[in-house]
Amino acid sequence: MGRKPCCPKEGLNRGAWTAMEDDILVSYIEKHGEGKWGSLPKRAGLKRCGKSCRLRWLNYLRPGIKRGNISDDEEELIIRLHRLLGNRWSLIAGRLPGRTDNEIKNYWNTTLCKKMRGEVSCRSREHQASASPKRRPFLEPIGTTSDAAPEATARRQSPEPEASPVRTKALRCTTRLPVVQPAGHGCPTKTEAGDDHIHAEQTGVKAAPATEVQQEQRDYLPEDDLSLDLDFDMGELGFLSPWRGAIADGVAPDGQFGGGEADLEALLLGPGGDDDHPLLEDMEFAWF
DNA sequence: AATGTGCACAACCGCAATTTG
DNA sequence: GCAAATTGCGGTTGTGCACAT
Repeated sequence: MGRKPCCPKEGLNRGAWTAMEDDILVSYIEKHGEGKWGSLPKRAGLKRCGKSCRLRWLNYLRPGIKRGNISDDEEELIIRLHRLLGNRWSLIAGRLPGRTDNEIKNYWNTTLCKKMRGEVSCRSREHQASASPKRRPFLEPIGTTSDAAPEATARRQSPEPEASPVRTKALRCTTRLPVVQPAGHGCPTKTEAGDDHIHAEQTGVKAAPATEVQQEQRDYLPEDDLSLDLDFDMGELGFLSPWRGAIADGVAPDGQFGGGEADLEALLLGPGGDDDHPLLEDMEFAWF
């Protein structure tokens, strides 16, 4: 009974990777490319689980990984994206070139969590509720509660109404959005001036294909371009039927959609997220 | 100097989604 | 259409380091 382990545990190395293991993995991937993680350890001669190899490569060895020194701009973007997306670390990481979901998750849990809670340590808070003096429970992501069973906290489907990041699965949508920063905030984007509209690509739905120019913009973004390049599932955002076709065309039904962050937040948060947002007035939402 | 405590981060685990045969 | 395999993700844990006592 029970779940089959992804790989046999016996005879496998665990814990920290050695430099030699790293070398083996890197040289193997450089030679044969990524993928086939299940059989990679055997073919490469590593005594590691395939998942472990994949994780090591993606989070540490992959070229272009930035480590440490998260800039103010990046930090701000993480905070804003987390507000919008919740603990969708891979999505957030996708907007931060060179950063991994694991790093952002760790950074959030250790550093930003404190800031967001007014310098009260997440772990201290957890300690109050935990029998273990050392191990903290986890931070409560926006839209989750801490009193539920652990298995229930994973992939929670009904977030709290307040600032709830929406999650489900449905249509896939790749959308580029310029981040329109309030005055005084960092993170300028090359598209913000005169290009304050949404570029949308959708697959799986009737959608206007990206123009060549738009595709070119996607392909040649500089490394430090921190503009939002949303790549999310429409239904995951609790997408709203009145908007579907309009988003594909890059405009709201009334032609007002600006692609600005406020509009994006209104879109993401939906009813109750920003009741005062003009785009939400008289809008009838349908969840699917 | 020894010990305790908190923090940061790498790594692991289990589940769900996706792909493949 | 189905089952198995693979991949991806988010939550959780283990461990080493820094600092305080």
